[in-house]
Amino acid sequence: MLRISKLTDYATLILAQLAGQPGRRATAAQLASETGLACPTVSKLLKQLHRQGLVQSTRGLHGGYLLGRPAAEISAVNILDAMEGPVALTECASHESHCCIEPTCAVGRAWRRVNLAIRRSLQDITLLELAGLGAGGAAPSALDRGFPVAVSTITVRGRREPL
Amino acid sequence: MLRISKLTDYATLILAQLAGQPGRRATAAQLASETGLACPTVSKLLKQLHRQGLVQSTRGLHGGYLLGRPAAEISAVNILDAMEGPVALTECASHESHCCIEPTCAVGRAWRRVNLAIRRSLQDITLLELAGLGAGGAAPSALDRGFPVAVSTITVRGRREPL
DNA sequence: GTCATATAGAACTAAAATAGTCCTACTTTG
DNA sequence: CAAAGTAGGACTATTTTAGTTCTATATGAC
Repeated sequence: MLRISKLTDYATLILAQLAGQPGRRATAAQLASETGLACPTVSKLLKQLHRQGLVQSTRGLHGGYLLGRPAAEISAVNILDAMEGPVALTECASHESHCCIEPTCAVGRAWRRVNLAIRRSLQDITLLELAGLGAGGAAPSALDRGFPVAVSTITVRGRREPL
Repeated sequence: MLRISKLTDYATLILAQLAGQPGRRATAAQLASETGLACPTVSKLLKQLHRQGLVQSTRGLHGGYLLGRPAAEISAVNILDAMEGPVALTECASHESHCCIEPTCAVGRAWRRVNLAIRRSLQDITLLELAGLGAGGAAPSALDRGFPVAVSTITVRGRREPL
């Protein structure tokens, strides 16, 4: 129902891979083979992650990529933002006439609140957890407190979520 | 960063409109003109909402649509699910070899948890609130407790979210 | 009974976003 | 200076999404 793009999912995979071997400098090709993704794709993603500051890069011979900061300090929001951009304000801002009928804008305001709630959830999830390396000792993230067990439906375009 | 499709947004608009005039039977054409959306589109959406049980319909002369149940009993998840489907399990279920490398699945599990957290947030938001008709008396929904004020970034494809 | 006014449902078309590839330039080290 | 890397942009193909149209069905008024 709410989707994360395939590329964002791939990016998470790559970051998780890097998180698993901290300090090691990996090339795009290595990460591609380790994750099973196509090399050009991995390369493209790493470039973008670099631009967004999530990974460090070294050029030239023996170059490669490194996590930009400890996995514990990278949250799901960071990844989402890096890959999909803060997107943000669209037409509504300029064409007031088109969307600012009373109920419409109320709806808009409400969605915004929904969004904040979601961001909040995502801020609590670190790459460490995403990578399945969660520090057992730390307090379980807010997410672990008993939810109503609804069927999961985030779908990463095409590939994931067995159920 | 997380997107809701335009049609889902439209659907919310339509439902909000219906919520604003409870008991009145509105035709697709009326709702179209009230919301400013194209008539065929509104019609299509209403059909789907009907199939999903969110609106009641009456055919024939003087027919039209009515909210399926009180606005207070329709949540954002209901709307999302109705419009975008529970989507759910994709390739990963069948092609285990492709996505069940260790870290991959860990990532999958984590996303699933994220998703549950999001659903939980959405369950608390009723159509009443989305329509801006929120009962002032009731306890403010979980969403109203002071969030870190991050920039909002749910984008309803193209049209909305001024900021 | 039949005509006007509605919804129901499916098929089709068009547009836009996503995903994926490729090519050229720049950097570093042996 | 050659080999092994990353940087970045342009381009193509695919998939989703959005939107329209057409046919069938139901209801009530005359």
